[in-house]
Amino acid sequence: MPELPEVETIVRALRSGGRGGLPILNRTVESTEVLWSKTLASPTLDELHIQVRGQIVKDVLRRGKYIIIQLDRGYLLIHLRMSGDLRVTSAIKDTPLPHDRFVLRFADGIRLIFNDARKFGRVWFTRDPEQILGKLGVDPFDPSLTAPFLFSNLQSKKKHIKSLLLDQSFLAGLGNIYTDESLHRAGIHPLRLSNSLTKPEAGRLLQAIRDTLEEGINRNGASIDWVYRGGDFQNCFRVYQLTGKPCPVCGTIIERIIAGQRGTHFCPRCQPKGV
DNA sequence: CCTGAAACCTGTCTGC
DNA sequence: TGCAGACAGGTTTCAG
Repeated sequence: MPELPEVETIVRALRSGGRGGLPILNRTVESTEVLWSKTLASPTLDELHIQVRGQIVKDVLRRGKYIIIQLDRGYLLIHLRMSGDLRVTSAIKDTPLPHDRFVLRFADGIRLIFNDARKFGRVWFTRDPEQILGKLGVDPFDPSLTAPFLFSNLQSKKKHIKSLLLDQSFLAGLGNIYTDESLHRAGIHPLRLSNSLTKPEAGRLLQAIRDTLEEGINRNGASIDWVYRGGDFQNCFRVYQLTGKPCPVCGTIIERIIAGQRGTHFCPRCQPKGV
């Protein structure tokens, strides 16, 4: 499901409410429950219990697609992967759902519940988050990511641009939807080699990525299928899952190819293959 | 260093 | 109706 805008939407809801949920800031952890053992990546269940009990939620942050729940002494990290979602339930209205995998129960009875149909999502508790987050590349909104910096990074690699943008160690936060949408907005073919992009193209790409993500965040993410609800960015797609439909810019029929094992949508006219 | 395939999983949709 | 196959917002690991 979730790429940067969906994760950002969830993080904001955990900080200050939204999506029909309650904020979790300043609540005290009482206990944890693991309903699918693989969901807890580390430490062990016993160790987790000992470590987090009594700790207070100090902040909720995002890095790439990771949700960071900052406690007094340590961090809970959550990655939603393909089908994960988080909800906060009050003590009264607390109906368990199919696919609930992990529960953080607070002293006041409120629960943070991790639901994940496909079981790919993971939760970590660690004192040193960099151990897990350190491999991530720069965040798209990081001011240190300038057009010249992106250009030189693109030059240093020789990969299909679509695959490179999906590589979280290169840039942290883009997934399949926002990559396709950003490349269309920038007018760049998904199979162009990264080191073939010109300086102006790198500048356009950076702007397109930021504009696309910002629009996604403003619309609370994209709701597709049964997995994620609440956003409406799906109504603004230009190419994603629009195979056979006309490009909103030029009317050419949108094509679908496979790039880096992922379904990839583009306009052959707005995004020519030739340099 | 790069690509492609497979693995981890379940749910939904399409076509026969 | 039933069933097989394709496909899905992600990441890691391994072979070539």
